[in-house]
Amino acid sequence: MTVWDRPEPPSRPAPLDRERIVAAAIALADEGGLEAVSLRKVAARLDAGPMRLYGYISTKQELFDLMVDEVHAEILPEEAPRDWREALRSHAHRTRQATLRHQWFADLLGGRPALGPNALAVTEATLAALDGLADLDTVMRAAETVSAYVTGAIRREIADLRAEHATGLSKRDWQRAYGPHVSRMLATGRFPVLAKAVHDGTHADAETSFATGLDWVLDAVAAKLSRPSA
Amino acid sequence: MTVWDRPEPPSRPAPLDRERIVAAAIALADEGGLEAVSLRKVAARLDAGPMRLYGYISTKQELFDLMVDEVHAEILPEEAPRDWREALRSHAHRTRQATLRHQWFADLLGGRPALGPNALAVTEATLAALDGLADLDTVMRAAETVSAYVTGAIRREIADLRAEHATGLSKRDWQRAYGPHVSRMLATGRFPVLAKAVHDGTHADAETSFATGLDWVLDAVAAKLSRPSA
DNA sequence: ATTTGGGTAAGACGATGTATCGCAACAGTA
DNA sequence: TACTGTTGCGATACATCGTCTTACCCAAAT
Repeated sequence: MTVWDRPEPPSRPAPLDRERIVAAAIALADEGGLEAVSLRKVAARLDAGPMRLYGYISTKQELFDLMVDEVHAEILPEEAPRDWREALRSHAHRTRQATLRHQWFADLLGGRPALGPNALAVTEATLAALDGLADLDTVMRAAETVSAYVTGAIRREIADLRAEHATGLSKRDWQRAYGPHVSRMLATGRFPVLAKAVHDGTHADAETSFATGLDWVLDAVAAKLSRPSA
Repeated sequence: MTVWDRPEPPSRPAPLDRERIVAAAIALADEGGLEAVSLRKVAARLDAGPMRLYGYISTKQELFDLMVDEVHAEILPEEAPRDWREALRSHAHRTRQATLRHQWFADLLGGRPALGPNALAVTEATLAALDGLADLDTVMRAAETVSAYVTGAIRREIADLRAEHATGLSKRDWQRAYGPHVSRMLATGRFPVLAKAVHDGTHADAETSFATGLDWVLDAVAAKLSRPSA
């Protein structure tokens, strides 16, 4: 094999930065879930050795933090909302949409304080929408209450979605497909109300359920905002 | 070392059942968090080889499911509540208390559908408290909305609590202790409302915040229950 | 031309979840 | 009592992981 056959060695290893690392990690997570993200695989996708990443992050957890903040960039509103309610509602829906695109995000959601620049910007936008409408404590409570609902609702939706998907893409026959287990438990008669609910319930689509619950919570917030001292 | 010094070998390996396995796993998790739970360590605590566990569970995830259901046993109400509101409220507080005792529970909360017997019993109790107060759809929405709030609020509380604890048991000087990072970000002036909130906010204790947000959500539910068709 | 230093790759280490394999002790039968 | 079949357990093995340590290579500085 002559020199001519051999390619020149790359003058420099491909340049690297956090942006590219995070992008690679997110791509892996989108394809195979959080557990598909290993430092080795992220590095491999960038034609680098695993240890190279430690120049940019010092722990895998930090990589997750960066991924979370990157998703917050997608959540960030692009235009000023008409009013506080519209601001909170659209923030909630953007969070949900982003999570549906990056389902692994649900595993991290609420797991640790989000202090990255994009996450702070999202919080800022929310607080700004509420600023001046009530005393500070009420505003904070409002933001946190809505945020808690959003976190919990999205987590459940993703959990259910995965459960459905795990039974082999069964469309809507949750009760029967989700294992004989639930059916058997319900048949014991120990959970009469639950059984009735599963049997008679109209299984509204996830988006509607989310939006309805959100509206309820927003109603509650509205009630408190109108009388600030309550 | 004579024969007399050596104990007789156990005639039979110590008996095992899921209850003991789950108890050992929970003990490990209580001490060192979820990541301290490995099948090897659980087995070691029961004087067994790791593979022995596979007779009782077929995957680590199943062990987590059992642990989750065991916590639901602690959440299960012991006495009939006075009214639906008291039922939901005390359920929420019991969930919070159980999570404070088993902080790893926050990591699993809402992560996958809880279908164990105790979890189903908890759901049944909740639905029973609401049964008949509105049409089924409204009742379901009420239960799910409150549950979502509880999940999200508890997750955030635990996340904050860990962050505090990680800075070296700092009492209340979150802003300064939680790294110069936040202070620096706030000092940029890009987050004026947030900065004001952090600076001026009265940091109410976690239980009060939880209870207040919960009351708001319960108010919203009450409003919908009174006019079932809304 | 020589040295120095930062950053990278290679290898190693201990730990993990789980599959496979072989044995040892019991139950039942002759 | 001797034998055999079965069941369940332990030991071992394997691939993978996050991270540490070590040694090198290449470029800039002297």
